[in-house]
Amino acid sequence: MVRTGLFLEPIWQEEQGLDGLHHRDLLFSLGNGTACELEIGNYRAQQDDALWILQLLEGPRCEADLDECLSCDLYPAPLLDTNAHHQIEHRKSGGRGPRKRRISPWDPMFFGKWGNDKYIRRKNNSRWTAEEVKILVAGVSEFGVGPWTKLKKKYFKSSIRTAVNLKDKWRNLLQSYQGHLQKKTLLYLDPPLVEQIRDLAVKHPHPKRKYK
DNA sequence: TTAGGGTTACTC
DNA sequence: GAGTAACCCTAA
Repeated sequence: MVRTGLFLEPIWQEEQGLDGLHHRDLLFSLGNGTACELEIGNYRAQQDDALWILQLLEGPRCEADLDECLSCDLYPAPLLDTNAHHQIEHRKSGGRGPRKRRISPWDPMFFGKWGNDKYIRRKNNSRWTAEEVKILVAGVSEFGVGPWTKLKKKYFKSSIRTAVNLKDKWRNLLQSYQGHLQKKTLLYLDPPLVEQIRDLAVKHPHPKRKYK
């Protein structure tokens, strides 16, 4: 993830819109002769992106080298490549490697040299370890299936795993281990742990379909 | 915030 | 191509 020559320089701009209301726009220069505009407000899905940029700009570095930001801990979540340990030799077959996601036009990357590429790497791409599964199982034992946010706060507080990740992983575990038919799984789990998953699957059956 | 369908990258 | 696993998307 190496990109050079991109600098973010914040320029706040107050403007009166056609609706008579004042809008606060944020422009930032990319240092390569181009400028991007980021309107604050009237966005939803891209809020994380906007917050990231704002945090960047209002942090200690008003003019920040993007490369440096991407490679340091200034804001680790959305852009760092956390896939490194995914490529270790112990990796088994199946599963996924680096994955891509649609790039948001709000994302500064959109204006970079990947501008023509609609995709960039996804956030985590990190495979679950047996140890993580063990912790997840412990969490489900305590909280049951559903309160993933509580589980996240208690057991995965400093982890990259989100509540949704936990939910998805549990669903995958059930798909792999529910019932007595042993499917081919790519992550080896100790038999007692597998038994525990099966017990919990019985104790906390997966909720019924929400729709359809 | 959560459930569940969908998508995608990967291995066999 | 099938199966797996991680992540995305969105209704509720």
